[in-house]
Amino acid sequence: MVERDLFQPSTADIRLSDVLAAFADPVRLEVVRLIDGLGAGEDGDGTPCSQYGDMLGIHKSTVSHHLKVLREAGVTRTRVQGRNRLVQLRRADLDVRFPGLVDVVLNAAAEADAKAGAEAAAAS
Amino acid sequence: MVERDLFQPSTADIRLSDVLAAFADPVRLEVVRLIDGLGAGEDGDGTPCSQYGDMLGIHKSTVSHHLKVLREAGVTRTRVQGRNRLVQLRRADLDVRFPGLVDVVLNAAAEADAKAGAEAAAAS
DNA sequence: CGCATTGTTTGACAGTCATCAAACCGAATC
DNA sequence: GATTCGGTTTGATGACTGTCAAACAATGCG
Repeated sequence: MVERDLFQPSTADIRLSDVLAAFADPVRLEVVRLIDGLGAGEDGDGTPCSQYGDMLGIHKSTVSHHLKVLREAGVTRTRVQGRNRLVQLRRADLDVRFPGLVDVVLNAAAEADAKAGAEAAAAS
Repeated sequence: MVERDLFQPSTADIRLSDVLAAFADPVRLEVVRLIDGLGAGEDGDGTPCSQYGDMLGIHKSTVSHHLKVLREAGVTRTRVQGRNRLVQLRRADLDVRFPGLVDVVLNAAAEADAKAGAEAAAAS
C-alpha cells in the first residue's frame, strides 16, 4: 500500500493571514472542527474526507477545494493512503508558530455554536 | 462639540467568521495593530484615522473602507468627535465573546513581524 | 459666509472566492 | 481487464473584495 503526503508549507512558512483566512469561512471552520473531533481519540486511522460532504451537505468537489485551502494554508496535513485521504490538524506546528491560536478559535467556534443552539432551543 | 458613536454590532451579535475575516487581511491587521498601539497609554484622545493612511501608504478611502469593515465586524468602536473619528479596539467585548482571541492574534502578528524583520536584517 | 480639513460614499476595475457539475485519474475490487 | 470507489481538476457562474479616484458631506476656522 502506497503512502505519501501531499505538499504542505513548512512550519516556518505558515502565514498568519492565510491561517486566519482559512478559518474565516464558516464551512471551512466546520470542516476543521470535524477533523479535530474525528482525529482525536483515534488510532491514527482518520475518517476519509468523503464523509465531510455528507455531514455538511456540500458537493464533494467543494470539500476537496476547502481541504486544499486548509492544507496550503498550513492548517492540515493530508496523508494519501490507498484511495483515501486522511486529514489531520497540524496543531503542534501551528502552536509553535502562533501559540494558542487554534485552541482559541476552536473554543470560540464551540461557544458560538452552543449559543446558536441555545437560541434555537429557546425559539422553539 | 458634538460627540456620538457610529453603529456597531452589540457584543452578543459579533460573529466569529466576521472577526476572523476582518483580521485576515494583512492591511487591516496592520490597522488593528496601529489602533491598539496608539490607543494604549493615551488619555482617551486617540489618533485621527487620517494618520493610518500615511503610515501604511494607502488611500484615505481605502482606510475608511477598512475601518468600516472592522467596525461592522465588531472589532472596533468609532467615536465621532468634531470632524475626527477616534477608533478604539473593543477588546473587552471581544474577550467576552471569544476569550483570548485578540491577544493571540496580536501576539501572532507581532511574532510574524519580528521574524520578518530578523530575516530582512539577516539578508542585508 | 467662504474655505480648509476630515472623512464617507459612489463608481469603476481587476482579482479572488465558494459553489456545483462534469470530466478525469489512480487505486482497489471483481 | 473492466468496473467501482474516493477524490482531484477544470470550467462556469455569481458574489464578493481591495483599491483608487472623484464627488460629496459635515465640521471647524478665518
